[in-house]
Amino acid sequence: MAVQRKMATKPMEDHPFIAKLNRSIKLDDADMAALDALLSRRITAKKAKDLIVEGYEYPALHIVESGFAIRYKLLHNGKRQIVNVIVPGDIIGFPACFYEYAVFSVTALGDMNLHHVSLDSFTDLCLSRPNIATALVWFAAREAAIYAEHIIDTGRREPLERLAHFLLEMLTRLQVVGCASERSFEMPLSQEGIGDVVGLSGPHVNRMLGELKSKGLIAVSGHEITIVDRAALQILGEFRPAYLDRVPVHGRPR
Amino acid sequence: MAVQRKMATKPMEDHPFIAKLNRSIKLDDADMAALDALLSRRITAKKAKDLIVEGYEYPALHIVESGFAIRYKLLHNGKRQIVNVIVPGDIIGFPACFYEYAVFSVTALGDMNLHHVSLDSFTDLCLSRPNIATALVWFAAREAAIYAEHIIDTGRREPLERLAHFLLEMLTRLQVVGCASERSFEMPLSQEGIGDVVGLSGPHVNRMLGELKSKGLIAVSGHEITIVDRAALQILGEFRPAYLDRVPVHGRPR
DNA sequence: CGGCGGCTTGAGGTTGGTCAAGGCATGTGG
DNA sequence: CCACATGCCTTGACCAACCTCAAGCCGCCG
Repeated sequence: MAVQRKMATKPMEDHPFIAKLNRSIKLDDADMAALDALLSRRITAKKAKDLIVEGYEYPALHIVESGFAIRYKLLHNGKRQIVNVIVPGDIIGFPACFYEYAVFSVTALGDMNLHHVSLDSFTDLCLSRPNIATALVWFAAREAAIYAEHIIDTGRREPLERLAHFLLEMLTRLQVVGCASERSFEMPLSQEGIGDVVGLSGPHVNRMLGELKSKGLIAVSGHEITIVDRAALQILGEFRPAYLDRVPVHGRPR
Repeated sequence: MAVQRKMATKPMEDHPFIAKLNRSIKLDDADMAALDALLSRRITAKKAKDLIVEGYEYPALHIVESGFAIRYKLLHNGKRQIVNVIVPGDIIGFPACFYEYAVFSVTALGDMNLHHVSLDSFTDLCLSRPNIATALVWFAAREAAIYAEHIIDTGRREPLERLAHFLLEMLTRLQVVGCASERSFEMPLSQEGIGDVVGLSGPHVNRMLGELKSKGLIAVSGHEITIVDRAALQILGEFRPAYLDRVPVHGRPR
């Protein structure tokens, strides 16, 4: 049995965060070494664990290797709004760590594998590897685009359209990180959770899902959701995958 | 009369974009020189000019020196959702320029002064001035936080709370760039426009504004909005200015 | 002076939230 | 191995909130 380097059971390129970077810029050996150092502290979180709770200070980031989480806020009227579903390759604690206290909470939807990254070492990475910093600017811009689509969902789309858009967004994002097949994926949220994403009540999500099923657009078995008629769903939800799967190619890599 | 350098009528530090950077990192002479070069191409846009229209390609950015604009999307049902109000110091064309075609439209609300920045020169800046690139990652994260609050607004807050939150956000953002006094500011949007931000109809915005007035929380004269009872408004809208005025101070500058 | 955009107000109708009850699956402890 | 509890899905009835449509008004600008 050969002695294995830490984390060497799988090649680093398989890590969803590295894979994401790899898709938008060319990583050289120095980049890889810096990333290897960055990802040295691995931790795990069990289902329903609160990773970030609003109001506290978090001077560190967590990069997701596997598992899902939600970023959300609880309002004084008892309602909850989920701002984002966090998937492998995403960074948790961004922007919480910049502020004196977190403005959103994050909790794990299932068991997770994470990397602990101190803000200092993250900043060091940005300063010493400008191409990675530039890629991170790109990622942040894409994150903003996802958020913007979410604003449109909750603000102006009809309930049925919202669901259609949300389901397609989940499918596409999960496919990018290899957590979904061609037409189906495992929904990590309950129907009430979906409601907290798209701004509807649990029962209404149920009715709308039923309508999508009866129209033959999707099929549901347990938490497995299958997109039966993707074209029709895309039209219904006005979904353009461009903002998700397009890798920024202009400008650089040079 | 001394010979003046281009743009030297006002010191560069007064430029809202530079001022924003200056507040979060220490800019040295090389930084300033790079920024001076970046901001060399000035252009203007008249009221109602479309700066970006959805579906077209935009391989350039525009940095706002003065004036306001909205980033929005038109849906097939005829509704419009405004995703963001763009103020001086903001960057337009982000993330439009990364993709093959823009996913949102941007139009000027009034006359504007802008700087044209090609994507290449922007990328060059990021690669050659890593501290600026790092600050831009921070800005992008703060932008994401603003968007996230907007999701909460449209998704789960009551109409009255939405308005309260939106008005306070506008006041705070405008104060940061010196476009608002202690308690009041000029609203650049019509009531229907406000509705397109917060996801309400024009008439309902009118009714809710009336309610805020009758409760003695705000006062309106023309487009001038005055926050009469800031504390009560903050409670009503659950507004925490932290995500806007806090400058990231952790990590670096070192 | 005339037109237009935006504010204001009202009436009516639909949508979607709330509340409540029942069913089903899963997991747990005796 | 069964009894029970729990969480989630499902469905229905009711009701309020908010949208739509519409009309009148004001102020501004040409």
